[in-house]
Amino acid sequence: MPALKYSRQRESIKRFLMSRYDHPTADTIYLHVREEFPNISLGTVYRNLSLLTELGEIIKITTDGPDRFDGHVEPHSHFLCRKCHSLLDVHLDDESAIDRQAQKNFPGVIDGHSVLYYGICSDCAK
Amino acid sequence: MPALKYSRQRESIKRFLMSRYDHPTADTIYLHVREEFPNISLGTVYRNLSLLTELGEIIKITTDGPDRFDGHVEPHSHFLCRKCHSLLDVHLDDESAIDRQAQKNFPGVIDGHSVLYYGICSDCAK
DNA sequence: ATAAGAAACAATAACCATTATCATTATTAT
DNA sequence: ATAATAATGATAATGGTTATTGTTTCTTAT
Repeated sequence: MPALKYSRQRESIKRFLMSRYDHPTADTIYLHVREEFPNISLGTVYRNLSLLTELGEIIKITTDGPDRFDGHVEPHSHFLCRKCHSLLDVHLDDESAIDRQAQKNFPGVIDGHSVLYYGICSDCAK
Repeated sequence: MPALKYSRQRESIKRFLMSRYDHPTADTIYLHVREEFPNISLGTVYRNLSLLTELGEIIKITTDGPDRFDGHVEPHSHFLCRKCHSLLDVHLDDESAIDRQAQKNFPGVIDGHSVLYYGICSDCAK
């Protein structure tokens, strides 16, 4: 594996993700970072998102549509609104309780999970 | 919505999915159904998988790679082995407990979830 | 401060899974 | 049996993502 070098573009992507709680797509990130780096390419955005994900500095959320990214890595879950498709954070009292529960009936070793909840968000429920 | 008409191809796809517990991809399904219908096209497989999913007769499982399909619709969860990438069933004692737990800290309405557990399956653990 | 080596870049082509189009065939209602 | 219409097979198109290439920028050692 190559030694990691600093890059302003990667820094900017990370900073943007950390400032947000709406889990933007690669495209949204691209459009934003472009304001600071007008000739950054979409490929660079994807490359750095993969890199940051591998490093564990961000989280990739795989949904039905395009992947979405989260700059906050503390264990938590997500909720997708069936109406407006916004992706929101859900904080469980005990994130790992889920794993222990499932482990009871499963012969292999469970070391993690990703949950996506569905429903109607409070804004749409009005 | 158009009135549904019977099709032998759709029937065959459904039958195949119900006979299996390994959650095949569209491509695997295509390769199998082809034995019965040598000139079925991949488009037909995809079209019917979408249709069956909308009808609630099968479940589409969105993962990192290609979508996978499950002919068994009783509520249950899935496990993806980090080593061999096989996708296995996990049966929780109470599937909806997860929703109630999350609902406690969430302002919107949660009406469902999809969980994907990660770890090492019993075969790979040996 | 400069030069060498390596990593990151921008641009763009390639890839893969999935969806759309369209002329033909199968199913269903009359 | 006929007409209406949905499903099919073949294939083109799309969208998201990854790979390639040549160039630039960063780091480190001189």
